[in-house]
Amino acid sequence: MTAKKVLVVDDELSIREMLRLALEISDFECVEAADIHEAYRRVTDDQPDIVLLDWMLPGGSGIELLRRLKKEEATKTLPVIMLTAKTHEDNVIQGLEVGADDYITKPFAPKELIARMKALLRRTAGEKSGSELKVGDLVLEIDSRRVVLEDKRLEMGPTEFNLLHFFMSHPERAYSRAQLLDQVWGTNVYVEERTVDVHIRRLRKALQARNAAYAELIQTVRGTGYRFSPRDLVVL
Amino acid sequence: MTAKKVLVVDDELSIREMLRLALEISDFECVEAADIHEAYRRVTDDQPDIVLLDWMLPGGSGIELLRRLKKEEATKTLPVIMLTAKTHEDNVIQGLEVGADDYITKPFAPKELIARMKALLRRTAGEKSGSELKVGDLVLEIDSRRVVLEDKRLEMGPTEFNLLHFFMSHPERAYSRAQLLDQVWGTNVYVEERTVDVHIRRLRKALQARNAAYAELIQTVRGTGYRFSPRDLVVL
DNA sequence: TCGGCTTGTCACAGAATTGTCATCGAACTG
DNA sequence: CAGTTCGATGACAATTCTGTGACAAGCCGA
Repeated sequence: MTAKKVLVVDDELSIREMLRLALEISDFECVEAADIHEAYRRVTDDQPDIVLLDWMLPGGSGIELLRRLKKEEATKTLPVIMLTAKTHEDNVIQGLEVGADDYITKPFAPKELIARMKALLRRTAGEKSGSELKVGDLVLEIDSRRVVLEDKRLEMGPTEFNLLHFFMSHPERAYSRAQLLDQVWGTNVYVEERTVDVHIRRLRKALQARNAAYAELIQTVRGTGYRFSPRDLVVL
Repeated sequence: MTAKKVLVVDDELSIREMLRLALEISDFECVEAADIHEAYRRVTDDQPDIVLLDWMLPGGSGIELLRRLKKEEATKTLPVIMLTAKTHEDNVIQGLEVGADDYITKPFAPKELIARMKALLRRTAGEKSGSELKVGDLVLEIDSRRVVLEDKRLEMGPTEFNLLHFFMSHPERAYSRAQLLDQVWGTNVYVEERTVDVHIRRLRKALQARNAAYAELIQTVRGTGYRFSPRDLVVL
């Protein structure tokens, strides 16, 4: 496996140096940023595999960056470990609710940090998105956010795209409306569960553009939710 | 969405009670075990969604259980949070390396624990292994909530599915109607016991789709209740 | 600021599921 | 064998769940 790239976001030079040392010993590649804006740029430029994010940063709290990362589609799944000197657990909770994947309070043992990073990377292994998802004649172009069915482009809203994206990454599996809201809309947004139904309908409608049979890709699992099932599709 | 089931493994009664309270407030269903063996049994019987595992346990260290869980295919992806009074970080590291998904040291704030649990469940949502239960030609696809018998899909309602799910996880054992109501319908719902009969009938009917003999998978235990007994099935 | 697109919610109609009953037959008791 | 108890079954009405069209509010680029 190639070395994982770590983005360290902290304004204290001494901490960054300590981390760099620890990370390099453990075979991680290390990229650093001292403030929010630099951090954001590095995320897009360097495409790290994991982010270590300090709570206190010049130019805005680290949690703002976290919120931003978790909001955008491209960075939503990027693992983030928050670092902080504050021990008040409300911070921890807030961080975790916004979407931090782990939380460590300073001072911490470098070995523990490394262990947590490895645990986190192990969990998220094998998830990164290729640039295209294909199921039969249905192609999801992730980067350009386009959907092509039988060589013809399908029109659909952003939410429908995200929904289809999620479904195509997890086929043949039933999801509850709550799970879909979590996965597609993101956590801590309050939306009615029935809203999912409506978007399912919109997605089905979009899929029907070529052939009504394609609507059956999205199946209703009564009492549970919905399922994307290419297996059942009999295309002509 | 149905409540997530949490298995709490700790030998201290006071801790278990504290956790039970905290968990139920946060809408988790709570199952408890005081030692390794009970814990292991509960993992297979109750199929929790997440495990809170104390480090120190009678009958063997919690890490043994962790190792065992992470070794077996069926439980490999079950999220585990280790709890411990020991602060020595080597424990943390050892725990994380064996495969714990998170680690919290006592004393901890219940809110933080809950937040970590939610973060963990969010990460692992929709990823647990494509588990299925097989009994001869009868396959229960748990993730997709489908039932396949002799390669043909069976149609049945949600309750029948849950019932069959429970039966297939606990074969060759007789359950009273009250027990079935508890396990399948969930506690604190008041339903007539006779209702179970009706659903048993519906399930049998569904199983007959291919061959009448399959109805005998569900046996009546007069005076007691019902039993799922693949052992007695003579398929042609 | 003005349209066009998206979104989240509702209300209503149509389906599917569920819990109960009444009845019938089988099994058990003595 | 008659009397009881217990389970199977079909029917049914209430309840729950989904599909769908409509709509107002929000967002964004022009």
